[in-house]
Amino acid sequence: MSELEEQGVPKHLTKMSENFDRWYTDVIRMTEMADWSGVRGMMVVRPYGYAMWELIQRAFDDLIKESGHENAYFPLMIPHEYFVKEAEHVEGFAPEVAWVQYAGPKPVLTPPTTWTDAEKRQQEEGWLAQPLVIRPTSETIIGPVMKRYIQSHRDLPQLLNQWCNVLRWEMRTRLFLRTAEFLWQEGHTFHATHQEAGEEVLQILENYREVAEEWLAIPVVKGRKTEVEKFAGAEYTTSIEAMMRDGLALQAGTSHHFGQNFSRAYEIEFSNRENQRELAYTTSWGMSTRMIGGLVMAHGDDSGLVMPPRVAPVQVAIVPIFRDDDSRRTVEEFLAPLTADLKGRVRFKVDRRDDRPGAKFAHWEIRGVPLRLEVGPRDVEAGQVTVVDRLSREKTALPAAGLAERLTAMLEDFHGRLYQRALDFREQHTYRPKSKQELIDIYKQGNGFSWAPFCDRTECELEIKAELGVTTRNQPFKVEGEFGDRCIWCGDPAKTVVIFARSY
RNA sequence: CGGGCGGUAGCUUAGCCCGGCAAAGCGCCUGGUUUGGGACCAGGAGACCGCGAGUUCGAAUCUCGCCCGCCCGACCA
Repeated sequence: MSELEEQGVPKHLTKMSENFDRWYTDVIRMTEMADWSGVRGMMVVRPYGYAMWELIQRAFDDLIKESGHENAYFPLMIPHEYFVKEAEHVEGFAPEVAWVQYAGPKPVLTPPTTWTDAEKRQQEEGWLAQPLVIRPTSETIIGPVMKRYIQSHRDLPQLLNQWCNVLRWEMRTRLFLRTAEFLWQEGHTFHATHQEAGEEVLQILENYREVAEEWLAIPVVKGRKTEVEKFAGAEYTTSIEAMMRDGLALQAGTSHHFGQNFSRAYEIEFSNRENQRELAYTTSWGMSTRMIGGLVMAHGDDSGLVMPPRVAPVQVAIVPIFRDDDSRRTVEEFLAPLTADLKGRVRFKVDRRDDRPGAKFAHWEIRGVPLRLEVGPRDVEAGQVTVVDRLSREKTALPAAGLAERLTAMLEDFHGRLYQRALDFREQHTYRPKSKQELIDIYKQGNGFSWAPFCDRTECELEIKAELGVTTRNQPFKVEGEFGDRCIWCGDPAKTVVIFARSY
């Protein structure tokens, strides 16, 4: 028996070390987080996965409410006329938008084969004179609407957010990471000055960092995107970037400064203090269910998920162990006051399913539940419970008295160790190549982050992408140590330091 | 969107070349024995063979079209 098998590696889960992509898909489906739906590129988020999303939502929602943001809701469909107004934005999103061009009045019972003929279209009832776009993001509907509500500098700032779904017609899809439809939040804010909008962008980015690091235990790098990687229509884009356990980067949240680009296109004007008409300064920012994919890939191991406690739907799984009705009753009686005490303090589940303990252990292990409590006759006799840690796999006995406090502390500690492990992993896979050849060698052999000086020229960046399959992730705000003053690729004077990596 | 591969019971697949009773393991249900790391025995249910056309006396099997998924390349939260 190998070491891994002794530790209870799931029977049908592909090992992470053997095939990371396969492992990822296996884990998500075996843990019942999500599944494909039969609709191309669109997934079903199952209760265990959705519970994670709800916890992430709550964490972020609380943060932005604290700074005065309010939730609202805007339509799923955007009139074509609105959508096309900001040229750069349209160009960026056009390839992946879906259109609605037909609606009623006749029920569609058979595929409309004749509609391929453009001339016939116009004659048939139901073809929309003004086609609708299904939102890939909502700038182009929120702009024209907000224009009506913004007249004076007294109407600013407007700090809006909406939780919704969006649609992007993706060709290569993967559960949570890239699906045609996904859930996210999109914030849209309107300001009287360029500087205030800039502060907003950074504040939200800091909120994203907090969600990633303090809730999901995923260390991230905050920074600014290059011209090539920025959001279509933005003046600049900032992001948080995380490293997955295969060394690839994942963009986990973005925050954009639009300057006056969108307010110019949508005529969002206000009268300033000097009673002059001025265009508003706007921002937008988003974080999606992709975060859940990041959580899986940042912390998982050969045995499945490892859940960060603060967003774990189940933090403690309790497995009662008994031989017969008598010992069952004894264990339940022992458990009753304990679970009463735990209620409201930790998210726990007593697994009373009619199954063997070993099967239950495996069940909760692959789901990444941080702590597992085994409570059997031996424990009852000793007035204790046995707790097993998902990360270290250590088994320890805890006295029944003061259990809630003890578990709460262990969950906090678990979060810290998980974060540290992810951070250590990132450090071990972060490089500082000194030459073009070194950079090439890194990605010939493997993956990871490479910090390097860069000229910030589009041609140069595209060349690197074409030759190495590596893109710039961002230009970190905090750069430690010395870097050369020449671009690592072309040798021209460097303008910035960037992180290069392959990415999801 | 191009190149390659696949879709047969809830899941994983065999059968397909060479057309002729749809099969196995896991899972599920019932009963029994078990229960501190994925149990065992016995019985049972479960399939429009991805969808649609065609060839044929006969199609899971051959042909064409479509849909869905996976892998590899061009675009992306």
